[in-house]
Amino acid sequence: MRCAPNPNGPWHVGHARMPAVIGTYRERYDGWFCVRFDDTDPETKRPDLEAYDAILDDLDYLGFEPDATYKASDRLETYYDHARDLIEMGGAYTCSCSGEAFSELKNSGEACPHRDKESETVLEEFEAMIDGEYSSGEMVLRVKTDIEHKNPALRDWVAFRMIDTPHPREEASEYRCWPMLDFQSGVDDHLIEVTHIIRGIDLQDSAKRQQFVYDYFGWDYPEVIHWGHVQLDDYDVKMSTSTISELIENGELDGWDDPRAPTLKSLRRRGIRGEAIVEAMTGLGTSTTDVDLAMSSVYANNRDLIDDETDRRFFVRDGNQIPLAGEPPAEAAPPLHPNHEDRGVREIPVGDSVMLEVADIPDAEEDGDRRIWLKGFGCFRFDDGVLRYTDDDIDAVREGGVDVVHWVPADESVPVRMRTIEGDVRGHAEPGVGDLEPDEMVQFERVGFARIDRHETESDDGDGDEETVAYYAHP
RNA sequence: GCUCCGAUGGUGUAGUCCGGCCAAUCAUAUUGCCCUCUCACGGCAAUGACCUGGGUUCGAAUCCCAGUCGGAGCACCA
Repeated sequence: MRCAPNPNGPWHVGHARMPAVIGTYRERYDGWFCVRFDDTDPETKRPDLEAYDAILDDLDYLGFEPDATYKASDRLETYYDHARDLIEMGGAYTCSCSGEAFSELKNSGEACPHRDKESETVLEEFEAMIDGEYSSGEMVLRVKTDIEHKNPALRDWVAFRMIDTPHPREEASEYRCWPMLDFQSGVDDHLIEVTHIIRGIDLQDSAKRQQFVYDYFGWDYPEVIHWGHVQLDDYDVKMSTSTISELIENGELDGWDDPRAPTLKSLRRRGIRGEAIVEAMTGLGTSTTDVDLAMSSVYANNRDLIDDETDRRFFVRDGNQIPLAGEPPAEAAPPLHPNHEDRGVREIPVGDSVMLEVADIPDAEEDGDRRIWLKGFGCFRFDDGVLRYTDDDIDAVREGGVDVVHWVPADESVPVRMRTIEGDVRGHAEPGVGDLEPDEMVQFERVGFARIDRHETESDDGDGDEETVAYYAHP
């Protein structure tokens, strides 16, 4: 099987579907798959030189290594050779009709005057195309199909055209005569011995077009499956390479790994494993209808993968500082993981005030007993803006009525900027978070999973304040 | 306009080829309960779907026809 990307940028989440499915099939059926960059349009779909490696990198993130990698722009001579053979068989002709003129003839099922040229003439003109003697739009090579075919989309389609703009790859920059996808891909699929093709419904007619070439050469066409488009919920940004690219260009996104971008680089930075994406993608199947991928299913898969090994921490978003009263212990010691006491505890020095999330502060208007349990620490009653230690034991929680909340010490907490799909959230995390290694995953209790990205020193005011940057993964 | 394709709960999917074992599977989501010093993990339960109308048949999610809705192609893009 093959994955045939157009190297015009790093992959968005939807691109993961192809490698996810064919990679999984490869494992299941002891198959083979390659990546073939179909980079045969140096102009309107101009390849981005960095995208080749970016895509292979994304593939690696998903957990796959292709058995082979090709670039169509390395294989022009092969396509030329096959075109020559086709011409000799009378299966193609050079045509200098304008696009509009041909389109009109085609739609009325009429052949153009170039169709009946001698193959010697065609060959000569095609060699001239290869030599770059025409400029863009002057001459094309058409495959002779059936000019009266009931589906107008299949009538005498273009196989090669002239492009004046040089290909960005130096190795291919001298070529001016470029094959169209249907010719290039059709020939390659046979030569590379692809047995099964999966492609989008936008290419539904490709197999039928290419069948004409296969018939001329006497080849058997691979099995084809067409699938619909994938959409993601949860994102404001449209899943389209060009849209994302524009947003990055004009500064609305920080880059391909901005958490607000629906890209693989972004998911990776948020600490979501490639495997979680692959599972969600294979679960979509291969139906021809358009499908909506719920990000929650990616998250559920990821949670399954990381929950057990991810330690717990406290992180208070937009906290309010509240003084403590009474005689609470000087230190709290909640476990790193509730299901793994052997991993030990986090020792959190408390000080004389804490920060709580606004939503967790007991409402003075209500008639409750206004007690809350600071998780891993103890029970307090909220009164007159002060949390007074009650010395109740945990039975107070078990009996009900006392909520357990997360908190951080006001003095020794670590400022955190957490980047999410919806934008940045600021707050404070417990002291130990400042010492975590970048790339480590944490679960901020009652908030969600996040990946520690880096520890920054704010240089603006020069006071050396540290800020930890985390990327939010999911609940 | 011409030509293709498709339609199962909020989402995805199994079942459709070869009609009965389907008052429809599994996952996710949502809700509730249990567990729990997390709104995590785990356990239990509930909610919720065969596009519509005809036809064939003892019997239709499954076969046929029509309609509706949705998608795609008719590029010198991929």
